[in-house]
Amino acid sequence: MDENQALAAFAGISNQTRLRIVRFLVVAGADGRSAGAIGEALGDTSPSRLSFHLNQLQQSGLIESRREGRSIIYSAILTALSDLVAFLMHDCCEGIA
Amino acid sequence: MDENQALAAFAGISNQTRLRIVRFLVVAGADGRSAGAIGEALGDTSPSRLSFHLNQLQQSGLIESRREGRSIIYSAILTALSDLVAFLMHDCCEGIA
DNA sequence: GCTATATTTCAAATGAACTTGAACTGTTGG
DNA sequence: CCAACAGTTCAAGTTCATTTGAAATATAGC
Repeated sequence: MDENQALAAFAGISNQTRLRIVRFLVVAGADGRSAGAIGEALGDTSPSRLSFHLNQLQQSGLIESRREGRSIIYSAILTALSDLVAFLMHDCCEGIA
Repeated sequence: MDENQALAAFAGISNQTRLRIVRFLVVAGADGRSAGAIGEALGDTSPSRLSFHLNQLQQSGLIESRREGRSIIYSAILTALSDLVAFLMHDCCEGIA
């Protein structure tokens, strides 16, 4: 993970809605959850707003999607998250933290 | 570390200039470095621009400052960084990553 | 006190991110 | 084929972040 990927990932989870999406998808596991299910879990959000944030997270490399019938299923990319933890520990914090 | 603190910290390091400042200060250690030294290390930055980012990082709880003569010395708050790593691993990623 | 150094603060301008609502695309079942 | 459902896309507006340059503050040494 290089600096740019780390910056994109940090920008991804520096927004409340997006951080909550990521947490929800991590809990959901490999099966993932449909956009609709994510919206329901988060509560107060419109379809287009949700779609915007899902797209942001996908751009930043933290989640991925697949179509399943009428739904689009999103899931967390766990390796990206573990790479981010590793970056924060080694490259950023010199293994001190 | 609660969600808001994590969000502030992620926003702090989601900017290239600020991520580099944090990395530089972590390497610098407990002694810290003056604003001037930080500006020199980063290269292309104006005093006011640097001051803006240093202030952002301070607001987000990742660095602290003290005056020493004419200089202001900044240093990384290592516990904040380790708390952030812990947040990413436990609260966000369920210890999976 | 005066001048130079180190840094911050402020206001204005720019640019990026986010929200909103309407229109659009793809998929299913009748 | 058509209606309903699940999501996305687009354009417009709003809000928030960042840069810029000038002016202000604090300290040190003469």
